[in-house]
Amino acid sequence: MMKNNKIETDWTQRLLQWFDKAKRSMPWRGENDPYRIWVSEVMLQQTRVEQAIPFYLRFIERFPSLEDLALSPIEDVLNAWNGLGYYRRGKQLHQAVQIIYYEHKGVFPKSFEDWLSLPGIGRYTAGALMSIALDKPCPAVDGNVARVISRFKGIRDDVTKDITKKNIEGFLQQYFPVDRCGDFTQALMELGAMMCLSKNPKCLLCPLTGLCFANLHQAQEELPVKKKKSSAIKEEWAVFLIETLNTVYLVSRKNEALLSDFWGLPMVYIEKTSAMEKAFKEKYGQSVKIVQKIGEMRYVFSHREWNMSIYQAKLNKTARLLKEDCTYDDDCKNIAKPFQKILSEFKIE
DNA sequence: AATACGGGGAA
DNA sequence: TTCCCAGTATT
Repeated sequence: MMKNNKIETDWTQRLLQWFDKAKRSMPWRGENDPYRIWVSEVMLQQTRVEQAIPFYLRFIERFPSLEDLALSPIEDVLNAWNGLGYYRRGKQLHQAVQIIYYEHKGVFPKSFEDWLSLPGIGRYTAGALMSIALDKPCPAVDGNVARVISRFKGIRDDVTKDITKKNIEGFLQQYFPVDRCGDFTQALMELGAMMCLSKNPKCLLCPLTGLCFANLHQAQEELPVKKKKSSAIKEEWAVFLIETLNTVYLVSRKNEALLSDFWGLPMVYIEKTSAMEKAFKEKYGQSVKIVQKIGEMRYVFSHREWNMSIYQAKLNKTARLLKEDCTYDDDCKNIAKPFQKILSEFKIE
């Protein structure tokens, strides 16, 4: 008899045929080295393809192999990551690569669970590496895939919830084409990026048109259901521009959660002048004298907004820079974006 | 189950 | 402005 899943497997064939024809060219497509696929997947976490490409190219040029990355200092890795955001990704990629290199003799994990146990690798990335790098039938549910499948199947559960994503994994698991696992995963994501857009999806051009619940029920705009994120919290900062011998005083953000391990300008919460000078002393162990306010700068993160007042200030004459501090011409030029913006705005090169 | 964690592009 | 992007770790 005709298998009753003819219609159901048909959608995967349509999807793959569309993918063969429409897929975009990307630097990591066609790569065999799991390390390079890995780098691309980590960079692409919460990051658009176009944004990641230049970083990927520079990163691979600088760290062509897993061994190159494992043997490099973390400062170099963060320097290559600077500007891409979510810097924990770079740090944890470096850690995980060192685990593979030093503890597993350079042998990549072979199972989903083994990938998952590495720092910086969650269910999505583990699935992506299993399917794309190792061609195993293992689902990888990112934002694209969640949107595509919630529309295709008419799933009205909140796709930001873990349980919903696991349900989608379970759904996909039964449709993996055994010989094209990596393409199947990539095709789902490509469809989400090219056709099944969040807003104004191109249903008329979609290879799944006619098979898709949302398309049949005109429910594209209602799906997927996701709870909205809380908005950014505003913070008022005083940022200090302290010139010493034509350079600028910088501090390490080693113990900060945000922009951790980068260098930045010293900063304290806005208060009265005397209170800020005191706060500076508490925080940095240096006596400072505020000269004048010289400008303002706004910097917006996804979860936080910095309103920065820029103060020209002078260190106490007898003060010596602590060893972990530095000036702009020292060897610590891995300066975080917001401070680069200030330094460039105020013409300090 | 929430929240922290970056930056950029699109409407 | 708001949303969202080839998410993960922590609380």
